[in-house]
Amino acid sequence: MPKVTSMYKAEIKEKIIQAAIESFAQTGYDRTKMEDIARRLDLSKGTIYLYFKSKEDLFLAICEYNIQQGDKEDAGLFIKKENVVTDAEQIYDNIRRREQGNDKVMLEMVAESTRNPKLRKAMYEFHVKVHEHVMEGVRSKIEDGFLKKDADAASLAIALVALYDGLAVNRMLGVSDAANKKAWVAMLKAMIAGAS
Amino acid sequence: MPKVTSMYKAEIKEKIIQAAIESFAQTGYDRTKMEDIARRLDLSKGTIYLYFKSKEDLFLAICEYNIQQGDKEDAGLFIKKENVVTDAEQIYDNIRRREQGNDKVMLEMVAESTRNPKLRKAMYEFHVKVHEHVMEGVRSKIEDGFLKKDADAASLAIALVALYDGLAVNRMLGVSDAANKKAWVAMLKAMIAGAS
Amino acid sequence: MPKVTSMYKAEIKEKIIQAAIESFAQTGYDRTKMEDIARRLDLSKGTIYLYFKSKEDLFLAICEYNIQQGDKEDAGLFIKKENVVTDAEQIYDNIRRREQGNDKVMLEMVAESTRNPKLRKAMYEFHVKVHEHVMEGVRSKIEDGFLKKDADAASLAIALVALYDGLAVNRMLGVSDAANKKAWVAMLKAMIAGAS
Amino acid sequence: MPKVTSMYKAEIKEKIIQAAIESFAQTGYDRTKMEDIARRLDLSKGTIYLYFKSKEDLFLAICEYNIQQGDKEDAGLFIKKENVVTDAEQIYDNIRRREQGNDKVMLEMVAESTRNPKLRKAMYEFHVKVHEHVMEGVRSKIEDGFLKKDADAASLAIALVALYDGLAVNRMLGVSDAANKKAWVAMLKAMIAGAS
DNA sequence: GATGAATGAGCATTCATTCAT
DNA sequence: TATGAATGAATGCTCATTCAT
Repeated sequence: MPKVTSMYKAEIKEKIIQAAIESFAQTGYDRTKMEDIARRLDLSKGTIYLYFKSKEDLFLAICEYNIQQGDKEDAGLFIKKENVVTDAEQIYDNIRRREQGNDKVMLEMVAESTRNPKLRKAMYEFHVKVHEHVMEGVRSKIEDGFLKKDADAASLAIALVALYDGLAVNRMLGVSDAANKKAWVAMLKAMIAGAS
Repeated sequence: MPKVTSMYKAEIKEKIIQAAIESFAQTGYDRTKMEDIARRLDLSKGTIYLYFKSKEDLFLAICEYNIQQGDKEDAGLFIKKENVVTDAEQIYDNIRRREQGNDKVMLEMVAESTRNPKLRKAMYEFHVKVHEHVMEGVRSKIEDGFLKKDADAASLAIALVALYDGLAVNRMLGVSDAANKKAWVAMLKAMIAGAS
Repeated sequence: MPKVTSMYKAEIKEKIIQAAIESFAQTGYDRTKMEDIARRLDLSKGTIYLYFKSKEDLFLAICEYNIQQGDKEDAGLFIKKENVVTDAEQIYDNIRRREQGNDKVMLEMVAESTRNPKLRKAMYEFHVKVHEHVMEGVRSKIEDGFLKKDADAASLAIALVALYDGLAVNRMLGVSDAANKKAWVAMLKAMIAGAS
Repeated sequence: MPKVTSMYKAEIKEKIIQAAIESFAQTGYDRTKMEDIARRLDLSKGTIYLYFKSKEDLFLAICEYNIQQGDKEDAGLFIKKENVVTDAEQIYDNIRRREQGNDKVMLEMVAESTRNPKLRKAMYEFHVKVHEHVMEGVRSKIEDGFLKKDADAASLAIALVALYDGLAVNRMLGVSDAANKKAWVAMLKAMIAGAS
C-alpha cells in the first residue's frame, strides 16, 4: 500500500538519514537492522532501498551529511568573542550544540574509517577543514594580542580539536558534562595565559 | 599438576585475548569472526569456547585485560621528570608506547560501552583511575612550582587525558604522528607557561 | 469508440507480449523483472498490470500467443515443393524464419510446462497440431511417391519435429547454423532416400 | 548439533549434487530454495554452504558433474551391434537409461548456458565430444557397409544427437515414450536404408 | 488510463555456537 | 583437551504487486 506522499525525495532522504543516525548511534552500524531504521519512520524496509542502494551506502551518506553539516556551520562559532578566557565555557557549549547527538555516530564513522579508505579520506579532509577554521581563530587571537606572536597556531588548533574530541569520548563513558566543561575551561585559560 | 595446568590455561587465555585484540582492532568487533581469531593462533574455533563462553565474553575479557594493563603501568610514567616543558615530547612517546596498538580496540570498547552498562562502568572506573594518576602528576608539578598553587589539578588532568585521546582519534584518521606530537607539546608548554 | 479502445488495448497487449518475449528470452522468466519489460516499452510497471494480472499471467499469454502464431502459419510451409531433397535446406530456413527468436522462450516454456500442467497441456496440444501438420506433409509425399507406401508417417513426423527442436538446442549451445543446416539436410536426404 | 558423520567430504558433495539435481529438475534453478535441497538430505541449509560456496556454484558443479558423467559412459554405447536397424530400439533405451532423470536439469543447463558463457563453453565442448563419439559410430557403420561410403558422418551424427534431444523435449511435454521410440526407430531405419 | 512510490513476503548467505568424535 | 562439521537464527536485499494520485 503505497503512501505516495508528495514529500520531495530529498526530504525523505534526509529523514531516513536522520533516523539512521539515531539508530546507528544507539545500536552501532553493524547491529542496526535496516528494518529498525524503517520502523522509526513508519516505512517499510524496501522503501529505504528506493533511496539508498545499500546499508553501506546509507552510512556513507550519513558521513557525507555530517561532514557537510560541519561545513555549513558558522565559521565564527569557535572563537568569536573578544575575551577568550571568559568565553571558554560559551565556546564549549556552542560546539556541543552544533554536534548535538552526533558524537556516537562520529565514533562509528571513525571506527569505520579505519577500514574504509574512502571514508577515511573524507573524514581526514573534514578534520583538515575544522583545523583550518580553528587555526584562523587562533591566529586572530594572536593578532589581537591574546596569544604570543610566535605561538604555533597550527599545533594549538590541532590540540584544541583533539581536546574537544577527547572530551566527547569522556561524555560517552559517563563523565559528567560539568567536569568536561571545567576541564575545557581550565585548559583554555591555561593555554591563553601561557601563550600570551 | 593443577597449577601447571591452570597456568597453561591462563597462558592460552592470554594468547587468545592478544589475538582477539588484533582481530577486533583490524576488523572491528562485529565483523571479526571467531574463526579469524582462532586461525591467528592455529587453533580451532571450538577451542576458544573452552576458554570463553561467548564472543561477548571474550570481548569483555579484553576490556578487563586492557583496563588491568593500564593499572599495572608505572604510575610515574606520565609526568616523572622535573622539567615538564622539555619532556613533553618524551611523555607523549611514553604513553603511546604503552598503548601501542590498542587505540582501535579502545575505540571499539568505547562504542560498545555506550550499549553495555557493565562495560561502561568498568571503563568509567578505569578513566577515573587514569585521571587520578594524572592528577597526582599535576599536583606534584604544582608542589614543585611548575604550576600555580591554585591550578585546578583535577580539571587539568581530565583535559590532558582528553587531549591524548583526541590525538589518538587523529591518528586513526591519518593525521601524522609528528603533527600530533607537536600539538601535544605546544599545548603542554602553553599550559605550563599559563598555569605557572 | 469502444471498438477503437478495445483495438488499442489489444495492440498494447501485443506490444507487451513482444517485449516480454524478448526479455524472457534474454534473461529467463524468473530473472526478468516486470520493470525490464516496462522499460522496453517506455511504460511504467503499473501499466503492465492493467493488461495482465500477474507475471505468470503474462507468461501464459506469451505461451498462448506463441502457440497461436504457430497455428496461423501457412500449413504448406513445411513441405510444399515437389522435390523434398533439393528443398530440404529451404524448409529448414522457412521454419527458422517463422520461429525467429522464439527458441529461447520456447525453452522457458518447456521448462515451465514441466511444473504447470495447464501449460503442459497447451504445449502438448500445440505439438500434436504441429505433428499433424507435418504428418500431412509426410503423407502427401507418400502419395507423391517420394516415400514408400508403408512408411510410418506419424513417426517420421514426430522425428522430424524432434530433429528440428534438437537443432534449436544446438544453436543455443553455439553450434553454427551452417552445421545444423547440413545435419538437417543430410538427415532428410537419407530419410527420403531410405524410405522411398 | 553436528552430526559429524565420517562420510568423506566427496561423498557428501555428491549427495548434495544428487539432491540438487532432483530439486532443480523438479522446481527449476531459480525456484529451488537452498533449504529444499538441504531438507532432501536431512541437512541444514548452512551445511550446503560448507561444500558449495553459493547456489550458482552448486549449479555449476552439477553441470560439471553431468558433463563428466557423460564422459565416463561406455564409448561403445551408442552404436555397437552389427545390425543398426534391428537394434535401433535398443540404442534408444541405452541412451535413455544413461541420461535417466537428467533431462530436466539438462534443460535448465541449456537455458542457463544462454546467459553464462563459461557454462556455454563447457556444454558446447561436451556436445562436441558426444558428436565425435556418435560420429565414430556412424563411421564404423560406413566402414561396415551399412551406410554409403560418401555419407556425411559428421552431419548425420549431429542430426542423431539432435533427434535424441528433440525427443527428450517431447517427453517433457508428455509425448509417450512409446511414440518417441517409434519415431526414433522409424527415422533410424529410414536413414540407414537411405544412406546405404 | 497511467504512474511509480510503497510494501513486505521471500530467499541467499553468514556466522556464533554446539557437540560427537 | 581439541576439533571442525553441523546447525539455524538472523539479516541484507529483491521484486512482484498494489493503489493514491
